[in-house]
Amino acid sequence: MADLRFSTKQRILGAAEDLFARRGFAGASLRQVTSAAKVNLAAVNYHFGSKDRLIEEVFRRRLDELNAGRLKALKQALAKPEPKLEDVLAAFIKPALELSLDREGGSAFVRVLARAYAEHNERLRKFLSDNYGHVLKEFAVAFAKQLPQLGKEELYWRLDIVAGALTYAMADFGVIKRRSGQSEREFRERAAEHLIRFAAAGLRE
Amino acid sequence: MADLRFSTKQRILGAAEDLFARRGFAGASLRQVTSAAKVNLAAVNYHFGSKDRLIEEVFRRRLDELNAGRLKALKQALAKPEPKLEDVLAAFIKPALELSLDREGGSAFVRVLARAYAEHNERLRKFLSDNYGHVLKEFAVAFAKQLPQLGKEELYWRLDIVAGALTYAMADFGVIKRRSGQSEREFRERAAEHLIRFAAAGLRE
DNA sequence: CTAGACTTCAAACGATTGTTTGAGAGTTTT
DNA sequence: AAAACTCTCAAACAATCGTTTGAAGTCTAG
Repeated sequence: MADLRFSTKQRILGAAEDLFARRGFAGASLRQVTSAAKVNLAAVNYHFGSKDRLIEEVFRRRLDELNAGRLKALKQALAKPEPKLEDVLAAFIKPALELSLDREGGSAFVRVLARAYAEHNERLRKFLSDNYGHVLKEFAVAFAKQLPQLGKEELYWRLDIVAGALTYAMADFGVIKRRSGQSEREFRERAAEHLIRFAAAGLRE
Repeated sequence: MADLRFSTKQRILGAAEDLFARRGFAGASLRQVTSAAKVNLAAVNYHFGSKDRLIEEVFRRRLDELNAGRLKALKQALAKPEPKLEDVLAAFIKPALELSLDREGGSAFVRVLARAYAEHNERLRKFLSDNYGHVLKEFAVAFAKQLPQLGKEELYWRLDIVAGALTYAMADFGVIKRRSGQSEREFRERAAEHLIRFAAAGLRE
């Protein structure tokens, strides 16, 4: 950790991501973060303004890419002649699963995401909904088309639960080591299959 | 909150449960807890010794009953002529779901549980494994019998993921309001069915 | 080379944290 | 009625929290 080739800002983000994953947002202090990042304590407030804004930047750094990947995958899935529920789910899951299996901080971030879900933090929820709400909305539309038997309200809370359960599951995937003799690619593909089947069962009537 | 008919100890436990659910273990201070419970600040250390031990008692109060219910349900399920995977899952899920739909603090506790899963807290994990590990072990044996195609290692991490995802999902159920015209009992039964199908998909090969 | 902007630094700010103290009230036991 | 025990209380403890300050350092543009 705290690779000195990176800039102060990046080192702070990396250390914060790791510590937020391990101890939570309230549980990880700025002194622990700056110490792990090998930067001065005041650097956080200089570069980010406050701890809350640092938290937001930790999310933004990964979510911009993650949600772009999800939208691209969704577009491709919907371009198929007869897209299935499983295709929409794959578009949602695979980019996140890739992140969770990344060794360069991505796996820590997925655990941060899981925490955010569990936290139900008002300020954070608003930030996420403001910045990435449109992605969830596009997915919701696609899901609604696949699950016409569900009412709007019912669909929404089911998606919320499924997204939460998936996030939690993926947070754990980063920790799990694959079976020996199984390639990283194989492992990822099979994990994605499981999660998709898992989620489909939760969504279908 | 803080019903003065209850003892100091019970009021502290109730307030702590609620605040831990809403702000996390690190996020909720003892002053917030004692203030909500309408007791003196020093009462926590007098009755529980420390904040960590208070956290443990919050768990113990609910988990003793929850896990006893799970064990009893498991025994009944295994007494059937040909128990299925779904029966074992039901024994695990239904007592917890009942707790999550309870209005008297039970729903707050399930959210506390979800936090504990997301936290990955070492001290807490040890406490839970020390006190309730035997319950999970009995379920693991039952699951292993239902899923002989899975290796021991693979079964274990799958159970971990499924338990986590279920815990998260149930934490959300406490918040969801049932459809109008649907009785509490109906709602619970259908929710349990969904979760069981959901979990079965994650476990089966 | 120097002026000015950007970044880092040690030190301190007031507020809040978990915990301890010792006095006092209330209850039970002797 | 005295002694012993249980519980509550306000006050204080050192430690740590997020944040701010102003000086020192580093870099770049003129």
